[in-house]
Amino acid sequence: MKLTTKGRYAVVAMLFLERNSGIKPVTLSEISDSEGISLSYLEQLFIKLRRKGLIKSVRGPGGGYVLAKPAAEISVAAVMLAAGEQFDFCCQGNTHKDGERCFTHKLWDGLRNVILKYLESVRLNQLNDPDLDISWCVCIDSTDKLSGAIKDEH
Amino acid sequence: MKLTTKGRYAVVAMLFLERNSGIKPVTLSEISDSEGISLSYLEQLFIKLRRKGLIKSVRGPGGGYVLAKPAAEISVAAVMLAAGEQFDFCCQGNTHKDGERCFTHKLWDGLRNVILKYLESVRLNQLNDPDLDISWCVCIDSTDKLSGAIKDEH
DNA sequence: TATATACCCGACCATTTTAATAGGGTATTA
DNA sequence: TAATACCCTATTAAAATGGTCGGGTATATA
Repeated sequence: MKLTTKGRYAVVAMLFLERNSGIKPVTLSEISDSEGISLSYLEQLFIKLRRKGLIKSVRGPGGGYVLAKPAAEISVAAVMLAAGEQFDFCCQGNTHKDGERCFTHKLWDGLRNVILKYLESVRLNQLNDPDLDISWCVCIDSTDKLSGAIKDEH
Repeated sequence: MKLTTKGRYAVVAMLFLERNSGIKPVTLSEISDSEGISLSYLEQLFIKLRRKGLIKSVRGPGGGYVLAKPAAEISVAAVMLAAGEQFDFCCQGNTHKDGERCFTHKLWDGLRNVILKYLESVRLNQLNDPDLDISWCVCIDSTDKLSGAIKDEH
């Protein structure tokens, strides 16, 4: 069970954007230099983030990217899903034998819920605050469903 | 973010072991035939499970494997960790530039906690019960640490 | 004791996935 | 009008995974 760099780079880049949100938009070159992520790779990533409405682009000289909304309104889950990180654990691409029950289906489904709920509860502004403790998990019961935006991705 | 077959096969095989726990031990051939998992691959897997004390082997004709303890005492987390499934999301193999703070470290660490806590809360006997709802997550606060066995794996 | 059954073990290979590159564009503003 | 910066597709190299292969060793029954 591993994270792909897609999701990790997306979070790292978004955090950089927040920390450097000043007068000028942040260019991809700056992020590439600071975080050691390939420029072309960043470009591919930022297209997705922009299309999901998480960032805004400013073209022309002096242009770059800025967050589209306050960091407190952007969850880690939203960033990772926008980047294309997958969270499907059950029966990946495999079909079951005719009508056979999948004993583990509910397990993986529950796992996905738990993960997304946690990532949804953490916002970008929390990560740039070294003193904040985010090692906990919110309570979840079966009636406490995921938010619409995240559920739609499924 | 994906599961490897290691973890999934381990859970599937352990469940099969539980469902077919009768007079005779279960042979790997039976599991291989029923679940469509390569025999050699199962052998490699079961060595690990045995060494972690989750199953017991019976050699000779009529031999096979049985659960080493009641299914209610075996968590999914224990099975997956025994199988070698990894749960490290932070800085995988990458070192940071000198002394630089890792802003996302706590995030991935918290994610790991949440995942393991959930998998630890689900026991094998629950999975073979179709009516049980396991899509919830137990409450976790910072003082509620992981059990020793699982923590040691880290 | 012989032999069938079943577990044990290390090395190896093929496929898939991922991470990253390359290169050619288009829009915008100083 | 030229520099800057974003946009897009196709391709490739490396890593990880999933699985095979062949040769063992232990045990229990006949």
